[in-house]
Amino acid sequence: MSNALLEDLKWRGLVAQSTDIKELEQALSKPISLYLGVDPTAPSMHLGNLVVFLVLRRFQLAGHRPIALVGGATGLVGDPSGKNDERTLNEEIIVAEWVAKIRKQVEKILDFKDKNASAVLVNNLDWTKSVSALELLRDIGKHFSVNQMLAKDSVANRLASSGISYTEFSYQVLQALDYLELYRRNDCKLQIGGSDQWGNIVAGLDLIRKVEAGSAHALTVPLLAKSDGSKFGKTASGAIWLDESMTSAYEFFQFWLNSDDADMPKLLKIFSMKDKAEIERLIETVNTNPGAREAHRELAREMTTLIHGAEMSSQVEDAARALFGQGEISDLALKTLDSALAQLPKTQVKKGEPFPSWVDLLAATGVVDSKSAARRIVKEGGAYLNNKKVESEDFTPSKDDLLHGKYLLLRKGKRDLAAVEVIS
RNA sequence: GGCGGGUUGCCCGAGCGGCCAAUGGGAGGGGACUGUAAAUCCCCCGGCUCUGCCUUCGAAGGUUCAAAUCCUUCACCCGCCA
Repeated sequence: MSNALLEDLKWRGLVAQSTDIKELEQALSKPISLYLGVDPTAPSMHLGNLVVFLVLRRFQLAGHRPIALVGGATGLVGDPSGKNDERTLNEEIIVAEWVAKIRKQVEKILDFKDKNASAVLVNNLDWTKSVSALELLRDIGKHFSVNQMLAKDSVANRLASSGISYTEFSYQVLQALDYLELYRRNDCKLQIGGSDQWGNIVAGLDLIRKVEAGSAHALTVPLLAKSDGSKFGKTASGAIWLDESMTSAYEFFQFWLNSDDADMPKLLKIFSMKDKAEIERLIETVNTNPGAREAHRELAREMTTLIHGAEMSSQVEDAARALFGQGEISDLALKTLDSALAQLPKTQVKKGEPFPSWVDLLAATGVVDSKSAARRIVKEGGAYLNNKKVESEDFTPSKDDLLHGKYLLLRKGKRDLAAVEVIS
């Protein structure tokens, strides 16, 4: 017996570990409820989180009911998995804010209106906050063997290095409690997560077996690495976030467009909801006509549309096309320029006031970190004004340089753009 | 508790009184080549009011004309012995 969904997930390289695969196939032969948790450790999710949430979405599209758990409680404690050091705890209010933001992001990824398998969103703080320390110790703690807890990779690694606090040590108990809770109230039979979550998920399975004599399943998704082995989803400036204020829609689109060719097969399989045949066709285009970057573009569109909406997606694509176009930048219509530059980091200069120097402008827009860096980049011939190289350090733009009397387009290197806007 | 070793720039890691903003590697950035890719080659890589000045070598004091380098105290880590 096989299952189309599982087959597809395997083909995409999205299965790391699972409990008995035959039983899982069996269970998935009819619609089930499954859950995925994310802890609010930042104001936004990033691409790493997205991967697993897209797997949840794939389950939903296959007719299963997804439960997205935001860890308002576990986020207060800190998961030791994959962490070398104890984390500093965040304030409750902060975590609550992050929960709200992440909630909004989850709503973009899952369908909450699906008639048959509408998604559910829960916060583990709801059932955790009222549990007293004594209840936890007597009712839940009794089912945990410290020996087993110590043997978990996440704990063992920490014991071997920097040590672990009782707080983080207890994390797996809380996550296990979540699974039990969802098993009871939502008949949740499967938990998915990143492969670093295996230990925590299994802790939940054990608890369910002991308390409810029930059987549930686990499935983990591999943690991603790029083709060169480096960590995926990061750029020099840091992680790629889903929150527009942290990673602009423009940057988000560009991330996909600039991905390494060698990573495209992997990226398409992991992120795209397109079917196997279409993905294979796109991979083929990378081999036959890499310069066209059709696969990059398709994926950039699909992802940007998912996270930032169709309108924004085409807007940033148009912006990129205009800014990287072959034509004279000064030939662009004001309207095109307006919307294109809206996507870029910007600095403003008051009308009538003298322009800051070239170096000051570069630094002010943030394309370089400091004036020293600005000077360096100018000296190296990597600074451009309106797509023309400017190599003189003591150059100061004038109003003759303004595009439509309003903008300056600054560029560092090949693709790092920023704008200066004259305001009245 | 005793003895010994360590803490250096984004990371790893040299330096062990002046020639040190500090060798080397990685990451990162610019240029060339290309496709807003990869690989390769060249260059750069603390900040500033930039032929000079300022801030950095776990923290705070001290010795000295001069300290990342010596001394004292403190903090943390790692070995060996209890």
